[in-house]
Amino acid sequence: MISRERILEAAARVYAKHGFRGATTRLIAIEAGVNEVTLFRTFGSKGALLEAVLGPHHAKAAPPFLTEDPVDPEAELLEFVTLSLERIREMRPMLVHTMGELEERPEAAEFACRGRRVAHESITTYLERLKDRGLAHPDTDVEAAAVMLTGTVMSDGIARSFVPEVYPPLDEAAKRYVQCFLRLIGATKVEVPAVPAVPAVRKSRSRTA
Amino acid sequence: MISRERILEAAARVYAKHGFRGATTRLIAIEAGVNEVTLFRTFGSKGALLEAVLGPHHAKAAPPFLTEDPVDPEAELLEFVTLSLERIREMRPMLVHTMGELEERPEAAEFACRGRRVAHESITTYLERLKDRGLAHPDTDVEAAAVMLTGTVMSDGIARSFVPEVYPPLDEAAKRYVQCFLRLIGATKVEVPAVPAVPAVRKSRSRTA
DNA sequence: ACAGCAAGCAAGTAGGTACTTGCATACACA
DNA sequence: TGTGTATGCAAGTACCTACTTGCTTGCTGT
Repeated sequence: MISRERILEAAARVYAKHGFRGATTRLIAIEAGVNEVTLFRTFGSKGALLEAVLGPHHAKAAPPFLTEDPVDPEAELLEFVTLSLERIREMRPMLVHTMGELEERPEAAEFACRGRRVAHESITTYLERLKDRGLAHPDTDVEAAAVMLTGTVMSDGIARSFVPEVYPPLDEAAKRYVQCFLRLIGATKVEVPAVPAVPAVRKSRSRTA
Repeated sequence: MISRERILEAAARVYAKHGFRGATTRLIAIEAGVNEVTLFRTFGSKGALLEAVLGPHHAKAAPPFLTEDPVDPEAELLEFVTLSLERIREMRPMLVHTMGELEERPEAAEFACRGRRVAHESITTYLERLKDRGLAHPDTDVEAAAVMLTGTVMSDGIARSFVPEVYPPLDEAAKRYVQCFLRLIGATKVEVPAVPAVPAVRKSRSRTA
C-alpha cells in the first residue's frame, strides 16, 4: 500500500493541471510511476480516486482562525488576510477547475464553496464585534464590507497568476488590502488631528506597522 | 450559410456548460440542430470553431466606460459597478472554464484576462483624477483600492451563483459596494456635522441615492 | 519453506473523440 | 434547364477513454 499515497499525490497534481476530464487514469498512473491497473485495484474507479483526492482538502479549505475577541484589528486582519491569501493560492488550480466543472460534478461543490462560506461567516461576526467595541464605524455595512474583503482576497489568490500586473507585489498585498479595509470600516486612527505635526507620524505608523 | 450562426450560438452555449474538453463536436451539432459534418465543413476543426466563438467576446469583455472627467463619484462608480457586474455575470460560465483551461489553451488568455486589465487601468486613472480634484482622500492607496473594487465585482459576478448566501441581494449589491468603496477612498460627504439635525439626512441620502 | 498479498504486464472490451469520404438531396440563380 | 452550393446521411479511420481479466513476479511474515 505504498502506491496509494503516490497515486493520491499524482492525482492531485494531474487534476490541478487538467481538471476532471483532462485527468486521465493513464496520465495519473504515469505521473505516479505506477501501473494503471494498480490505480483501479486501489480506488475502484476514476471518480472514487478524485473524490479521495478532494476529500482531505475540505479540512484545509477552512480559512484561518479569526479571534472572536478582537483587540488589534490591524494585526488580526493582517494575519487573517495573509494566511487566506496563501491558502487560496495553494488551492487555486484545483479551485478553478472545480468551479468550472461544478455543473457536471455537483458533488465537488462542498470542496469549492465551504471555505468561502466559513470565511464570510467568521469575518462577519468579527466585524460585528468590532462595531460592538467601538473599533469600527457604527454604521459600517458589515455584510458588504465582509464581501469586499473576502472578494479581494479571492480575486488576488486566483487571478494574480493570470494578470499579475494589476495586483500589488505579493509581499505588500495583504498589508495594503488591510489598510484599505480599515479605512472602509472606519478603523484608522487618523481622526484626531489635534497638533499639526502628530497626525503625519500616526498615519505613517498605521500604514506600515 | 444560415447554419454558421446557429453553430456559433450553440457552440457558445455548450462551451459555457462543459468547457473545451466537454464541448464535443457531437454535442454542439445536436444543440445547433445541424449535422456534425456541417460543423467541420464550416469551421474546419473544433479548435477553430471555439476560437470563432471566443473572438467576438473580446469586444464585450471590455468593461463599461468610466469618465476621465469625474464630477459625481457616487453616480459614476455606481453605473460602472452595476454594468461590470452584469457583464461578468453574463460571461461567468465561459470565464470560469477558460480560466481552468488556460494552462492547456493559452491562446484563450486574451479572452480571459483583457477585461480585467482594462477595468483595472480605467478605474486606476479614474481614482487618480478623483485625488487630483480633492474628491478622494489624498493618501488613498489607488492601486490597492482599485484591486479591491474590481476584485469585489469579479468575486460577486463569478461566485454568487455558487454561494449566493454570502452576497448582498442582487439589486442592492452594486450600491452597497460603492458606498463601502466611497468610504475606503474617503469620498463620503458625512464629514461636515455642523447642525445636529442635518447630518442624519445627509447620511441617509448618501447611502441610498 | 511456504502462503498471502501488492504490484506489474499484456491484452482485451465497449464506448467516445475528432475528423474524413462518398453520395444524395434540395434550393438558387442564370 | 442546368449548375453551383449548402446541407444531410451513412460509414469509416485512427486514436483515446475507463475499466477488466488472467497471469506473473517479488516481497513479507510465519
